Amino acid sequence: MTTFQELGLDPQVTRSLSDMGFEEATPIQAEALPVGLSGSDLIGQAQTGTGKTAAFGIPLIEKADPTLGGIQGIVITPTRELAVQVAEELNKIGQHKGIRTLPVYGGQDIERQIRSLKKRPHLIAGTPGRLLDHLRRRTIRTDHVAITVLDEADEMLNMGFIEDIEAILGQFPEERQTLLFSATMPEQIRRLAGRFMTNPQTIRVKAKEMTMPRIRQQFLEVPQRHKFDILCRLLDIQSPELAIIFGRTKKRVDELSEGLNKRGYSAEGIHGDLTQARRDTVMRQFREGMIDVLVATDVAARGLDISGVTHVYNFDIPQDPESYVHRIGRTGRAGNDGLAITFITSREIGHLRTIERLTKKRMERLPIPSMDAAIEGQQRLAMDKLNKLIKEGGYQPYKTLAEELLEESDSVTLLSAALKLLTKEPDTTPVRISEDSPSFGKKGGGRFRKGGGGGHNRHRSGGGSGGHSGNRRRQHRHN
DNA sequence: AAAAAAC
Repeated sequence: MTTFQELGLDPQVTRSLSDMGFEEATPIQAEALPVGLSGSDLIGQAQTGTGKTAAFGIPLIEKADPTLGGIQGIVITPTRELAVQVAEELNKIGQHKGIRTLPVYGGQDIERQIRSLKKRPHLIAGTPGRLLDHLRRRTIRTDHVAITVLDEADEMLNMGFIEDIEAILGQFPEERQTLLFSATMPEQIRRLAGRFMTNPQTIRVKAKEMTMPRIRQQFLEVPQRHKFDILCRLLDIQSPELAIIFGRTKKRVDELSEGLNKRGYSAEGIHGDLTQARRDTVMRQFREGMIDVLVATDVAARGLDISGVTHVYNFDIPQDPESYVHRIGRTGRAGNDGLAITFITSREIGHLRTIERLTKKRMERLPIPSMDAAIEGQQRLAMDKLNKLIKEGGYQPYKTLAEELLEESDSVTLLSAALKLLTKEPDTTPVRISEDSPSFGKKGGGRFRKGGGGGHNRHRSGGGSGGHSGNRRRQHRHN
């Protein structure tokens, strides 16, 4: 067991950590911190939710000099939300030492970002495209960059950022420290490490520690057209404090969040087609508990750390087993329990088994919840509300009225009526969720098509928008 | 086939 005290950190850093409630290092931190602090390059193989951000954040803050002007460290993340989150955590760790981190990402007014950059932050957390943009404009200078961090490197590879990453890393001084974090280590990541890192030390959180014993995993077999009603029943029965529902497409996420609102749940959707301002607002509202249910595409699957997420619902089973692991990892964090429930249609059972083989965990089959159970759940919730109010007080002004009521009716009658008022009746407002076209159980489903020739078509099949982004990428290579 | 990411 390593405490932060023992690491001999700057007392101001230790003080910030203790403000954040961090006293003891997590396994990955205990292994990564001595390496990171020594100045060596580091490859960390670890899932999210293991305290990874502090594992690279502490060396970043520790080594930064608050009196120096230039950017001293840069963290590259695959999604904008992750960049925001990393910057927030770095700002907390650097609070007392006076190290400021600026998040830099696309979709945000670049002029405003440039103005923020002029205020001389010490560290940057950003997404690849916008970082490159700033580097080209020379609004981020690299002369003083001493540490670079690649967060979720394998995900950046999957998203086709590898060339951007190489372009970014190529602009930094050679004399610098590089920390790379990745859940998996595909060949291309190894190559990247070989090219840009010097004698990196590899640390790995053991497989046993990588599984998530605190997350209970269940599944539910339900026809596509009934998914939404069943989801509502589950929400009524389980009344999650904070839940994330993952949908397969942006369209489904829109329809789901709209449908949930129609039925009286406080839900908001998030995906990559919303404006960045909207995305930022939704994330903030969810973090502050103003929204109970976040409906999301895989944009929210990775890395996001929202404390108190009690339930994850996979309204659609994720295509990629890895994505499954990331999605359910949004719950059961920081020593809390979590429940992850995956909806499958009958033909997706094979896909579910594939995921089980990979995670080496069986999922419990959940029976289809009945309408009665949903009603009972809501009644229990009403009772809980009442009991909570009794504990909290504040009902004193109603006592005269209560006595008045008791002259007319007996207490059981009155309480029953009050409970009925507090109970949310099952809402059957019709909601239609569009068909979810592709399927997994089917043979020849396209993932591993056999035989030559046909495979090449896949590059063209994306149609207009896919080809467009390909063009942009090609253009950029010529620059 | 979908999602993510620069204007």
